[in-house]
Amino acid sequence: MADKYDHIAIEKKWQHTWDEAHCFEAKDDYSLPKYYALIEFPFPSGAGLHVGHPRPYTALDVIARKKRLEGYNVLFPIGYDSFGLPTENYAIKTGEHPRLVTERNISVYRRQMRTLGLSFDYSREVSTSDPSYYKWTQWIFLKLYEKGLAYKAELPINFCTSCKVGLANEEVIDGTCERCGAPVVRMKRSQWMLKITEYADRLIDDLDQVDFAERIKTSQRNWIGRSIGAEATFAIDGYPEGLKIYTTRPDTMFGATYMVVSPEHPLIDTLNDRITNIEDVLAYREQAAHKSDFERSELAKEKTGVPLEGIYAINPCTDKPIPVWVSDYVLMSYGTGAIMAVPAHDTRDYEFATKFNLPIIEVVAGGDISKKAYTDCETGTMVNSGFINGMQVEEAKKNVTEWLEQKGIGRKKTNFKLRDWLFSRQRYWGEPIPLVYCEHCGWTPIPEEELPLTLPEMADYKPADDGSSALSRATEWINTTCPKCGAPAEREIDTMPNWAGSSWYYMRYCDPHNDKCLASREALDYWLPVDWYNGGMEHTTLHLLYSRFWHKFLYDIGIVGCPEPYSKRTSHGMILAEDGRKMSKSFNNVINPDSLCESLGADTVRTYEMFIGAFDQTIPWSTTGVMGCRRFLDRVWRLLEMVDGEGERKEMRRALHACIKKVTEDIERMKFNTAISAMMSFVNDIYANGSITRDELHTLLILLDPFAPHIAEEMNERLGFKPIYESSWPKWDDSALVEDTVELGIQFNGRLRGRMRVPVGLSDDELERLVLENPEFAPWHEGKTVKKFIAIKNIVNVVVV
RNA sequence: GCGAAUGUGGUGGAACGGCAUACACAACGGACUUAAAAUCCGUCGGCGAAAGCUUGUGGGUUCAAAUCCCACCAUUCGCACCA
Repeated sequence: MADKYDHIAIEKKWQHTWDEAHCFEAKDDYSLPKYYALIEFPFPSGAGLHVGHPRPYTALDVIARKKRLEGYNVLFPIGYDSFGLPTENYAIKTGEHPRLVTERNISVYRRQMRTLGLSFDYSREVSTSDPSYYKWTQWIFLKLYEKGLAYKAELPINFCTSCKVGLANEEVIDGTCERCGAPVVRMKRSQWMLKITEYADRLIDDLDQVDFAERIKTSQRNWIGRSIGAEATFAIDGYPEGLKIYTTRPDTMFGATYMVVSPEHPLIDTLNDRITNIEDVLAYREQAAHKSDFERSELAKEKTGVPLEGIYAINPCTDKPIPVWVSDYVLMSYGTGAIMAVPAHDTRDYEFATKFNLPIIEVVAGGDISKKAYTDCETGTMVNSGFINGMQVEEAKKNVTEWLEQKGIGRKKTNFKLRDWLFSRQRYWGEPIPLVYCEHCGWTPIPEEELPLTLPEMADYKPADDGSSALSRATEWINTTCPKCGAPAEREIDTMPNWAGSSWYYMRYCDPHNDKCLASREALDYWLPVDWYNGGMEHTTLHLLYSRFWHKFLYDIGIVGCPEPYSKRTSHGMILAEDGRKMSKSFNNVINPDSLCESLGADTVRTYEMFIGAFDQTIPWSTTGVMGCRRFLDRVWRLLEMVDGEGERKEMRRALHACIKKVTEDIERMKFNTAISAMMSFVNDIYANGSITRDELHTLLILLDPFAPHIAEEMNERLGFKPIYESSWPKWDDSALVEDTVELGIQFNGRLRGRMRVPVGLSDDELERLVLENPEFAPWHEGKTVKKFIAIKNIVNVVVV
């Protein structure tokens, strides 16, 4: 008679046993087949884990545990993305050193993850704020700088009025700060930038080599936003270089009836004495400058603009003068900051032309331009277009582009929406940028031997009022000498963004204690690329893109041997609170895994997180649903009382092997919910049967182990087997799945009319005879002719007329 | 506006183009119990008198559609004047 299922004692016991046995540590034996499973390492916030975190963690834990049992040398590491604003803000409030806050938070996370029984290799933990780690983050930055991929630019940045920090475009949501929600304003500042745009083509093209979920590929492609078109220069009197524009539709150039420059365009300054209404123009520019990008697009419904009176451009196709306007619907930051407007075939140009009474000329036939712009013109015939009249759009594009090239006023051009990566943060709690500024030598890297450049100790972490970081007050730290000429020099006081440390952490896991290089080439060659990387959809255009960029750079300079870091990338759905809203402190609906592990057990939490629904779907939490999973594990536990005999019994063999197959295949397909339901069904079968043999139960327990490892190990031990972590994943026997009879659904004209059990392996003719001779089905075919007889899988369809 | 995803019982969800609703939750009934909990065993989508109809709506392809195609509606997420 088994005792009660005491999850607390059992879970504690096995977590301790696994620790002692070091059974989840990856081996440095590079001759073994390897498997690298990776989850996004957490930012150790003060709030600890909530039940959303364990979903992806458990999912890859399931993968990792199964792969180990299949004989792979598995690397399933964990670490902490431990630099970051919330910690710094907490430090500002309390005066406690961010390092101490971070250490405390990490120990909470570590305890919570151990409580969940996650089989991480804790011996390889990394933490991005650890100097022995960020030494190499700084080293990579120096390499980027050396290769000309890091540069300083004076440019308007998004500045959060509350966090007092510059933000990347990606971190601005609807004109507010992604983190705190405060308004973001534009501010000019000298900033470090990384030339991710140099890698734009490869970041798109190499998506073809990797197994990422299609939605992830699509949003990366859209984010990079490659478009192929042409540049062309329109002549303007008094402006010798001409007005250069970018267009994706060179074929429509005959329909360009006016031009628009963005308010910041330098043409306005150059031609200021020729523009007769220059005051109006400057007033418009002033007005536009006060709008944020957000306001500009918010007010998109109503187009505004001012003509540059006295200025005309010559349309090179028609040789006719066309007016030039200034409007903020044209952005300085994309293309050339100027456009040719083709109102007949562009909605924005059409609106503008209609409002200001500018001519509209149709150049692609097929629409009705008196009502609205005809934009559905990717194909069609050119009209009103001189030498390309009658051509199809594709041909016309090619012809006009070539014509521009011949005349020396244009060329084919690819543009991207992707901007360079704003890499400076005016913050204390980040990696110092290892450069000094010298009056004579300019920006100079510090020697590699001096890495890591550590953060100075401070008493107060508050940023200065001008927006620079607390480091601006660390005068002793700032003042140094130039590594090149020895003259007095100053350190950079900006730090790196959070995305820096997380861009390469998967490499460090391969060789985390190496103090000679970021990781040895052998370790990287063996472990990379990551076989399966799972993370949030919200990181698709930030972290995932940044880390692919850094990886490609490190590939180019010979640090890693593969061009892509991750072979497979999936994304999990969010877990919502029971009320269907996001879990949030402010809604007071956060569910903490600690209390659930206490009351129901980690195995129950894990099983429920995997059973809750399709892994990539957003799903609300259900308290009664969790209870159902506990009930399932209770039922499993009581199987101990039903053990009778050894071996596999014939009558259970089919159900057992079907279960092995289903669980094995479903885990691989990320169908964790149906893997669990298969085990539930099998347990139901056993209850109906009344007993289970010791060996059958052993097999079931191994299948259960990835999901509920503690209870599985405990029961397995009680049955007298060696630990599961030393066992192998079971294989199913296809022959066990074969039945000698099969029940068919019998349809007439596609409608189900009944069922019939027949021996397997009948020919269609024999089957047809059996069906038609069966009196049960006579009413459906009597007096009719059988036109067609189809028997596929478990269905027979008889077509009668 | 553009892009992506989703739409199946009271609920979460199953279903390589092949018997729609597996598995669970909730509900209900029974056994056990002095009683309750727990447990075990059962019942359980809707409409229709019935034949039947029914996977957001309407079309299409097919012997056969939740599944593929087209249009539409709804919800969610992302981007948003990208020329």
